[in-house]
Amino acid sequence: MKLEEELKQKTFGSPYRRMAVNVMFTGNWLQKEFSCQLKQYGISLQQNNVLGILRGQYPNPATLGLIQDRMLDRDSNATRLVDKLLEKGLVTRCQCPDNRRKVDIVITEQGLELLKKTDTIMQNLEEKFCQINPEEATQIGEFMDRLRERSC
Amino acid sequence: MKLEEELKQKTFGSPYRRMAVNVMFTGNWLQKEFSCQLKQYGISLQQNNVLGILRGQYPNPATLGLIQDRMLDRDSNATRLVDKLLEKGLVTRCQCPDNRRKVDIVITEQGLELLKKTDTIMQNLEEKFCQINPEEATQIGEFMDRLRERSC
DNA sequence: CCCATATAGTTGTATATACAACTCTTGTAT
DNA sequence: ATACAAGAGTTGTATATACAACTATATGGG
Repeated sequence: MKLEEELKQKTFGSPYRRMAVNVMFTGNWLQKEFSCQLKQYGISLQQNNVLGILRGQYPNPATLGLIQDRMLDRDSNATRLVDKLLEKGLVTRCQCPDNRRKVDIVITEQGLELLKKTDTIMQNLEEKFCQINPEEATQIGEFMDRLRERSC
Repeated sequence: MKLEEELKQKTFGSPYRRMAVNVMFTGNWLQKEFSCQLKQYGISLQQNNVLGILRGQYPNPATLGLIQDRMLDRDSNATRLVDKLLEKGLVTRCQCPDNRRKVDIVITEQGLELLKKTDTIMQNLEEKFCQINPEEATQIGEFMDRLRERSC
């Protein structure tokens, strides 16, 4: 559905305004699509994101700082996200022996198993973007990168 | 900055995955840019959004249902957002005389004044998208509309 | 060695989001 | 009329987000 119908608004003033609103709206929409699907496995989008980061490091541990740096939403509180994953047995956490300020976080077997399942979800959802061909997907990605460049 | 540097990730598997992650990330980034600027006026992005909707109806009243339908984030609780605006004297709220289930919400002079200021902020931010020309902005908007079409 | 400063996490708190349950009002079928 | 379902908001609660203050540890200069 076009943005105008979606928000019942006739016009957005400028193409820039329409673009900005549309990117925010579509980003929110995407997050809801994903998190809605993830709910059946009892984890949130951010939690899944953290698990993915930990898999990237596996079998090495990651610190909270490293996780925070790579999260989609940097302001989510990594400590508490990891708390949740710990409760579910998806990660282990222990004080780093070299530097006791740090904590080493490692994904568990169970966490890796769960990721396999959520990967499938993600893939299925991505296959539904059939209105966009792969070249366009690439182009959209490039546009997003440029949108965030604010050197001026 | 490219998404790969931003999230310190080498690759995103498929162009669709990269696109999806990038739209979510960029949408969040945009929302933070805007809400950060709005903070100086003591309102949130959603509150500003509601004020804009009310201005669209002005001088007619809007009901909560109408507001909810047009909000960028539909799950935000319109009742409580309006509460906040009411506290600040930016809107008035009273029971609709025709149908006492409804409430009529109208933006105040003060609310309209505030919107003038936040409009400027928005415009300034939009002008900073200098890496994107107007034609590209239009194209991005169209891509977003198509991305949300999931007829298959 | 001691102190100031920087680092790495944790905790607290206010606000926002998601979702369900609840209240009051209206419309409709018997 | 009366009862029952639908409509429009409100409230409650659990979780998440934003941001600041706090604790513990490490480092480097006098």
